[in-house]
Amino acid sequence: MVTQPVKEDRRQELVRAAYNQIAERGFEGLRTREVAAEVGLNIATLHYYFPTKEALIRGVVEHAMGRFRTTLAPHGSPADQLRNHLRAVRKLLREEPQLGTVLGELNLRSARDPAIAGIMRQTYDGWHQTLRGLLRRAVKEGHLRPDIDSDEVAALVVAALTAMTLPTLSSSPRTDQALRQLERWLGIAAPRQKRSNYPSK
Amino acid sequence: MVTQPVKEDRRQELVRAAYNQIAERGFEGLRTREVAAEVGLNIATLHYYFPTKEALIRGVVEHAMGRFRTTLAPHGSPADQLRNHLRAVRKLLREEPQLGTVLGELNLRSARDPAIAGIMRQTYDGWHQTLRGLLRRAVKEGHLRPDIDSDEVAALVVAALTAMTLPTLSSSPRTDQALRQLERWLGIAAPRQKRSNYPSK
Amino acid sequence: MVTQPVKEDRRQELVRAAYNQIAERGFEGLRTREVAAEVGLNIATLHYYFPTKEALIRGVVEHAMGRFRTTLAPHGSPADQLRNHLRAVRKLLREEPQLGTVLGELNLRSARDPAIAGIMRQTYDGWHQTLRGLLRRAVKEGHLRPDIDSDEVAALVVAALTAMTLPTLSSSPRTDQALRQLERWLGIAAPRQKRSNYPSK
Amino acid sequence: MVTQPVKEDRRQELVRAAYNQIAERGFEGLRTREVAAEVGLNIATLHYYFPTKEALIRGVVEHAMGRFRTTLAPHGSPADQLRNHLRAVRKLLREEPQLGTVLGELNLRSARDPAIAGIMRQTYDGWHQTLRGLLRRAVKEGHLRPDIDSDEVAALVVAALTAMTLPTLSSSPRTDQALRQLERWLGIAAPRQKRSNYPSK
DNA sequence: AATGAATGAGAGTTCATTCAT
DNA sequence: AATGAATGAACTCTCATTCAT
Repeated sequence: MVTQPVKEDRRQELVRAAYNQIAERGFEGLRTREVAAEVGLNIATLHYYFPTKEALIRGVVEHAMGRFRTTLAPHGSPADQLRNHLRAVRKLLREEPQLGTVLGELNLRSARDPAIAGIMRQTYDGWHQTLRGLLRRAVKEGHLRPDIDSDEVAALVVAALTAMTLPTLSSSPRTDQALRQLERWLGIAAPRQKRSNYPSK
Repeated sequence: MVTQPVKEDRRQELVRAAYNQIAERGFEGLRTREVAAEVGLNIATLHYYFPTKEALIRGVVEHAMGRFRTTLAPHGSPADQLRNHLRAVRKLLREEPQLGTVLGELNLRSARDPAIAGIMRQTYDGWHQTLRGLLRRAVKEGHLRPDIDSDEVAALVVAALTAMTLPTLSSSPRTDQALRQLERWLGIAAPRQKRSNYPSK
Repeated sequence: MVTQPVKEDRRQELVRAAYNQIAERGFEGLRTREVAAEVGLNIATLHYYFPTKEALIRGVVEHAMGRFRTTLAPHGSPADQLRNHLRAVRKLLREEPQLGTVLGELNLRSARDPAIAGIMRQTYDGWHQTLRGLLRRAVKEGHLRPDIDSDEVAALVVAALTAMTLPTLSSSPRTDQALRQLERWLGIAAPRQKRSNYPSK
Repeated sequence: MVTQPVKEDRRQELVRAAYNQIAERGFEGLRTREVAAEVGLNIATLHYYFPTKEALIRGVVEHAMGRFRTTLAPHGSPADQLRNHLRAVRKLLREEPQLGTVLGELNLRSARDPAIAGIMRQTYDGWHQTLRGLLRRAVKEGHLRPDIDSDEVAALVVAALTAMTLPTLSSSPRTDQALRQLERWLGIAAPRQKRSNYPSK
């Protein structure tokens, strides 16, 4: 009853250390020895908790997707939820920049690793569907322009948020601009200065 | 007249082989021996052309950015150019899926490699500015809604197209959906189904 | 009580194996794989004890200088000590011919490797000073001719003994002759043949 | 009639370049490519003149021994010749420090390379015999103390001069001291200041 | 007489993994 | 639950040598 949690802690420590390593050096630079050292353990001990490097990576995948899912907890009206979601994602990525990198790495790795691909597709699918649902309800409740194809817009939102993940884009101020434009089009932008709401064509 | 091209050919062959390897296995799985073998050369010969692995990678970066730049060649009205550009990018990524992967890999690597970061930022900056210019002119010529902030929209386009790069997104039909939505918002969507509702120039 | 020595043993084994390799094939022919094999270890294990080849070499330098220092342990009158020292060196080099070669190799390498140069200069300086001290005291006690410049003679002794190190000289009987002549000039020669013409103390 | 000398020139250039390389980096660091480059030639061309690296090294051995032999050209009385010889060697080694290093390297290499060993032994034998001859005649003519064993003294001179070769010793002022002491013992020291000639025992 | 291109054989080093303790 | 020691396999890079031109 005490050992189990302790063991879980060690595992979590290792996963988190690996997560940080991937963020810092990519999969290319992920070294089990480094991970173990960061936790203050011998490599042999790492292998006690995770039989192979791959097992450790799977742990990281789940950890990363978990971090990400937190932004989807919904409260308020659909339009509010949408706005809040976009904000939550931006905030999360700003406050924990490693997450973006790791997500990018996982994204690329999923092309070669079906296990990762599965987990990620699942998460992205869930995300897409949640967004689509929000959009539909927002339209139905009159908070959003009716000419919107909720499926396509959901896809666009996912794409835009995902792109924020990549270093070249995320390090420039443009990503924020892109999201602002998106919000404006959707009509959920928080009123800034005197910039008018969109006048539909 | 023959010698120069021959040498250039070998170098190009090696770069292309490396490019393919990166697309297939990522930087993580890039092996100089494999690259050389794919061209039918000994590793020592690879090192004859590229003193180090890094030098080879720099060759790949330039090659990849070069492929990418081809989509920016402009003809016609700004609106046409925009439409054509989006299409060209989609087509390129569809026909040469490796490019997306390599771009993604480079993107991530640029976080750790200033040399790559420099080249990529330059390319992306150029891209962004070209788009912004097109948008501005399209607005001025009345082909686009005037309420558009060309800077923000350019950023959104770049983000959306870039996201297409990532396996998880690019392998789903959603990316196309996202771009379609974008075109529709911009008012440059090509006729869908019954050549319906967009005002062609 | 057992673990520490065991580790030290492995390191020592590796150093000694490297020492032998250098004696046999010179730095030119020193191969870490060979060294490891001679101890019955995998190369990776060698790198477990010595991170780099250079680290191993530093180990060899210290080992060699250590062997050499043993000849400087002094007992008896200064004249006796001098005589014994010359003899000890000759004996050591005769019984462990590798030492001469390794010393020669280190000597040459010290021209390119400041770390080695430092260690060797230190040892040689100590040697020179010890000899000078012995000579001075021997003169003062009347065992040696008073017209001797102890500094210069010490230098000559060091030079002569060092030259014994080099294969071309050490393999001929001349080196012994040279030292005998030196002893005779100093007046510390041991009785040759019919216990003849030197004035014992 | 023109080609031969030209060819000889190229060969000499290569030998001299190799000689310098050995002096700078030792056999350990001798690279044929570097040698060729220093002469402004392609490696393939080096192999046109010297089929193998070993052949080039043999060229260096002969070159080095040649440089060395120049000090043995004798004029004047035996005592003068001796004095001049010692001086010539010191001067040569001071003015062309590479020679010492190369000699040292060759000395060590001769332990593993019979071909080199042969050439060197020959040269050293000649040297020893020349010195012995000079010493004998000097004694006979009354210029040297009669209690000298010319064989042993010759050996000592050779040893002392050879030791000058080694970096650790040659870089200190002691080597000169050693030779001065030797000259004083022999009684061929040039009168310096008011230092008396040796008072024989 | 000279070279560009190519290579086989290795060099030192790295790393995930194993195992006795 | 933890570790020191050990390893196989692989990696990038080097170098003397060859050969067609």
